Amino acid sequence: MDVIKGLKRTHKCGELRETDAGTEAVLMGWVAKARDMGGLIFVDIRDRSGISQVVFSPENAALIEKAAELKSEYVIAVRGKVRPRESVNDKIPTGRVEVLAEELRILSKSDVPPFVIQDDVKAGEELRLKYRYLDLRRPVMQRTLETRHRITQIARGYYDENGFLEIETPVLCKSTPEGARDYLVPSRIFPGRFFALPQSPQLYKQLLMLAGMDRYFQVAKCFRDEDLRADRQPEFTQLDLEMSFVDEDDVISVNEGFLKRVFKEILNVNVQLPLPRLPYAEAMRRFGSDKPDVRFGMELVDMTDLFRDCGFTAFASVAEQPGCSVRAINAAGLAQKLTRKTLDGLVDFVKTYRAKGLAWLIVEENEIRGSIAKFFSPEELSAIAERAGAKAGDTVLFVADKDEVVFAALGALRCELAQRFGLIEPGRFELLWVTDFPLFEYSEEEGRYVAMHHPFTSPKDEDIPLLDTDPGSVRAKAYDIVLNGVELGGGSIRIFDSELQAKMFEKLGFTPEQAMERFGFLINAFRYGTPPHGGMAYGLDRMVMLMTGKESIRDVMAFPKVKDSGELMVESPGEVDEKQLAELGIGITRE
RNA sequence: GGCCCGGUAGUACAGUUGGUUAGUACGCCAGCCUGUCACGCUGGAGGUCGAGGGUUCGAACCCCUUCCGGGUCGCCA
Repeated sequence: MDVIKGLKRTHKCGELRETDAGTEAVLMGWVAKARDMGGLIFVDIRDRSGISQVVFSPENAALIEKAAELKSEYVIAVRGKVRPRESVNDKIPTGRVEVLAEELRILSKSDVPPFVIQDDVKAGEELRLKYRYLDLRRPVMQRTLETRHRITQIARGYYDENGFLEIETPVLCKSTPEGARDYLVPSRIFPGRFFALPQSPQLYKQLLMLAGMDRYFQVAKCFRDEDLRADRQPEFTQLDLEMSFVDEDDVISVNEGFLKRVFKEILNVNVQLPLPRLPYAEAMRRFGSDKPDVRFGMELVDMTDLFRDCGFTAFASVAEQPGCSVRAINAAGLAQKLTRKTLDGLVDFVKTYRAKGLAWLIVEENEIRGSIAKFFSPEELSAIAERAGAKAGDTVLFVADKDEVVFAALGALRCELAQRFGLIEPGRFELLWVTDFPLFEYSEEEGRYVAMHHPFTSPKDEDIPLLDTDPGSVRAKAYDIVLNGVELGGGSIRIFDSELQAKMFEKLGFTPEQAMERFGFLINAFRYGTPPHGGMAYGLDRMVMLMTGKESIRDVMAFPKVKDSGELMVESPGEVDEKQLAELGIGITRE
């Protein structure tokens, strides 16, 4: 193996251009490809910046003999003269020049890699994750992480310009009872007691506002011990911020400025401000979702009144019950594509959202037919089609159930149809705020109201009187930013009045003692002069995923975890010695 | 925790109403080749068909169990 001593890299592999012709260059990188023509040898050398072609000519016998040894992923240094190519390759930016090698050093050899390192990799994700350091050599992965870096740098710059201080908050925190499961961390000093990893820096950032920091920003690692999804990891990153002396509009406005900048700089997309705002109730009513994808139509239509006292008892009985409804979406122009087999598949699809079934009516020129047509007169069918806005060639899809089931099923169904039948224009970005979230949601499991956002979220000023009379209808000063049907982030104005906070804990079913035990430090802090404050946090991983067009959050994280929350490369989590456990005062019960 | 999908050379896949020697491509190895850039040509090696059990004269294929990965519902204040 050769040494690097005496050689200095002059260019990155992706940098050489025609204007460099005639100069001497020293490149260092990985062998992406070696093409031995029998006399000439071409070697593509790769680093993060790109690829250059190096040519070895047979005039130098010792050199070409050495070049013939090169294999994929060897790390080499090449010194030579830049010259124009005899035949250019316009597929790569460096394709008009090559380096005629005068010196070759093999800095590191490589075993045959388990998969070929190229963008259209054939390897499955499991293998890629096991050899993540090789996977990350692929240009597309390097570009993605570069974009991720640029987004965080834009955020840092933007919030800095707007008076935010980047302040770190602890990773070893205290377990909070509400919300997701915590990752717990034992401590040798305190046997039987545990730190918790933060689900978010929520309480600390509020305390920073109390501390007079005025505006705070952080690229914060967060942890939730819950099951994974394509867009959810147990360990993820938030762009987290908090502001003092503000109300909802102030937080929204400063963040719209950030979104405008990041979309312009990363994607050259011009975001029109102000962004649309959709109250939660309207989002649910029209899209069946609190994170609506507004890139396509098929909005939900309420048909409950049309089905009261109708001949179809399954719908009629639902239409009678409070909190239940019959709603539909009009799959405009899809009647041809929605074959009986496809519709049967969609029935199974809505059942995953606990809907009991899916009914349909197919509108034709002279007839309306379908699974429930026989229960209605032609006049009734016309009225239904008219309400749905359906014309010939459309299929109307119905779900009748509790509102939450109807919304979930139809909300998911419209997205499914849009995706399956290509109704979404590629490259389109639709940002909007969803506002006026309910302050509470009723938990069947716990038999009480729980905070929809978190227990420090402020109710709307005008809804405060409802706290005692009708807590379910109290709206919160909470807002989510939604991009293409994905929750990109969210936040709220916080309660800064200790009496209101006490009332909030009471409504959530905490005794004053319990509240004090869990959040005493915050309650106490509030006694010493609290500025009105609020903020929000973005899921950085999701933001990068959407802006780079990736399907999975794993593709924008350097070292993601897999379904069961382990990591394939280092094989974490791992077992620990009995001695370590003993020090922590922990015993493991094994089945 | 539930449901669905997948696991076959290094890699990606094909394979079967259960039947002789499990194929293809890329990669790898060897030889030839002085302008390639998805180089080309010739030849070659490489498989516990995820694991265990069962049914059968016979299992990659059918059944059961289990492991691994993915999607999703629950869950994710």
